[in-house]
Amino acid sequence: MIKTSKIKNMEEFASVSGLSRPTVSKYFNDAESVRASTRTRIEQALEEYDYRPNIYAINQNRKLTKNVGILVPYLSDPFFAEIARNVEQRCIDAGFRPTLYSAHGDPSLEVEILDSLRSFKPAGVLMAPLGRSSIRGEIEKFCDEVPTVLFDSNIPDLGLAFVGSNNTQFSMLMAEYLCRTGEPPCFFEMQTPSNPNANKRRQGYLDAMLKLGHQPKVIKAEGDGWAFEEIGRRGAHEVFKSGGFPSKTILCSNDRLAIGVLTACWEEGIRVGLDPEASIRVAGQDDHPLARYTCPPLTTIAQEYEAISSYAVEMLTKAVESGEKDHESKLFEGKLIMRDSA
Amino acid sequence: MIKTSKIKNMEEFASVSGLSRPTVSKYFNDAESVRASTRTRIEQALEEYDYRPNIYAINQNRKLTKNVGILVPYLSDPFFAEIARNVEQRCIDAGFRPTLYSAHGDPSLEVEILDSLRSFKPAGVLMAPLGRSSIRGEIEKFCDEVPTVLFDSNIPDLGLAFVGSNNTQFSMLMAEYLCRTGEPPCFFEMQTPSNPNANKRRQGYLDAMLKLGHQPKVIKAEGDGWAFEEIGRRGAHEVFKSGGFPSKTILCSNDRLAIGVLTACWEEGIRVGLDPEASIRVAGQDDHPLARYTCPPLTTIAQEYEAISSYAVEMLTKAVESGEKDHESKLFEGKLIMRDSA
DNA sequence: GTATTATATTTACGCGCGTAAATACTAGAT
DNA sequence: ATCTAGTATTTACGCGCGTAAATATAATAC
Repeated sequence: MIKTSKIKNMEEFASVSGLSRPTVSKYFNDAESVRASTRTRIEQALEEYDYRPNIYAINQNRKLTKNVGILVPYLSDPFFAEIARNVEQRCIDAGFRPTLYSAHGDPSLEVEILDSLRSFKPAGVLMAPLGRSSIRGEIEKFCDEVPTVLFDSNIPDLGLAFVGSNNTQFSMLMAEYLCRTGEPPCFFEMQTPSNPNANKRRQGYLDAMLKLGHQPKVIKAEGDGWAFEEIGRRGAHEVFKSGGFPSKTILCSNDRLAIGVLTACWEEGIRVGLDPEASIRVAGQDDHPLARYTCPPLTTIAQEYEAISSYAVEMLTKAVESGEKDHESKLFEGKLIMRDSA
Repeated sequence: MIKTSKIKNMEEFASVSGLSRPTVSKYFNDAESVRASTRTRIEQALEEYDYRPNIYAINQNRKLTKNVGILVPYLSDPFFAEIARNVEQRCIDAGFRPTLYSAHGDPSLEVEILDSLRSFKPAGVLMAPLGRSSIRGEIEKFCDEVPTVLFDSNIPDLGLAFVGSNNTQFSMLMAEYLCRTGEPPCFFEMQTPSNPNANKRRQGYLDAMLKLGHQPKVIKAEGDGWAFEEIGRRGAHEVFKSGGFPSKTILCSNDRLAIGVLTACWEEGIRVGLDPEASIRVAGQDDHPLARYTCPPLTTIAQEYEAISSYAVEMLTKAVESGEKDHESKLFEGKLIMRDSA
């Protein structure tokens, strides 16, 4: 006789479980706030009658919802898909109701999402901004209205906190490794990077080269947007056409660019990797989910997905609960992932 | 003087725009339903006072919300990320408010999402079920309660409609191409495919081989879950260890498996592709966003992303508006994408 | 047994909006 | 100016719940 009659509101449910509505309401807001005997009565009734409080009525009346918005710049990028998955899970664990949004690489869409996020009345928002192309003013306004933690890509002094990677360290680490094991690398990046992390990475490369006494060489691929692989591929072809890379070692600004470079190398008939026949080494940064499966598998720097996600959610939870607004910034170091490409 | 004072509800907004609340309410439900002069008055007031109706109050009172749920099995798979992006956009164009969910490959999470989707009171749901591991009973119950269109992966007779690809045709098309241009292929798939499309594809392969008078050979890689690349890679290594593939041509059940096979080939020192030095051809199916960038670029069958998305949303819109419940099924053909791997 | 707490209940109000019915108004046509 | 149809307003109720205050009841202590 499970789920006999349909319960349509809390009033009805309270009466079938032999309690008053306010008591039931207390239970749903915090199951621990009612007596144990009451709790079991409600839970028994729940199994029998299948009732769920109307979230719209709840959210209308609560001063603070349990909603959390998660906004990433480009969900079709497996890197962001992965980190979003992590963040989402942490939010659920923390008792929130996360909703996922992607700006699909479009700054105006990003602003639109922020706007619809406002009417969503979230307790907080976790946002990886588009970066360079983000419309700072709009985001700033949003951060003033809604508790927001930025991750992955920073916008200085915005939001409650920023949690991301130490991108300078990423490139330094990789550059040092590459210098130690072969010809010092040149640096390959997009001409107009879509994201400030790229600048940090270039700087890390420059610093490392300076420190090690090598001449840095930065090569820029034309194009903007989020089709990194294609930009990397085309850019590499351009370079090959005009005399080739200035070094046998190419440190790419990110894995997706590196994937494009690998494709270009294949198309040029150039072997990549560590074995004697190979004439070029290629390295990336991010530990893209597919970096393990490129040919050759891509040497890269791994981001601390889990650490970043959990720290970001922790920051948000703390801020939401305490109401504090002091800006904090946390950077995680990357780990070198040695594979066959470099 | 823009956005002077904060408006907190429709009552206030109505008074500052010199209208009554019901009139303003009509406007927000359908801007065309009020006189042009009234419309412009409201819109002027909107620019000046920045007010947005409370979505929770709206959804509580409307019998039917404008919400649409989009549920995919695994968002970190760029294929699903792409199709989700498409579907999302179509929903917005159709005037809905889509929300994206991923089951992350976990059947119990899928059921949980359906459950939370219920309290979301969506006008409709677009769902790509997990497939094999989906809990049919739960999904069936859900489809009875909420207008649901299935896509990508079918569950017979469930939901308002199914929109997907003709997977049998996919494999037939590819098998025929491969037979025409070289040694007839063997078929490489997962032992326990996570999705019924795999069975259709195997059947298509078998049909094509039979039709062309060749002996079909199916090879199965151990493992389940959603780490297709790793399963493909490991499986291929196993095959190489035990004597190699029965054909120089390998038709993989999907692109992600193929990517793993390419990696294994690289690791074994086996050259893949069309050029004379290569000893093996590899083909995939799906036209994964990164298939163009593998080494060699992967020959595959392209799914009609846009067509599937727009048709699915169209089906849902029609069903929501008309209230009809006749089950319909629509399959799109795939197109051969010739690249260098086969 | 009574006093002391902790928890339930009752009562009552409010949230912001949809919506329906009756009425008042407006614009364009006669 | 008068009529008519299309709009706008007024009025009133309901949605399902949060929440606060006062009161009643149950659990625990003595």
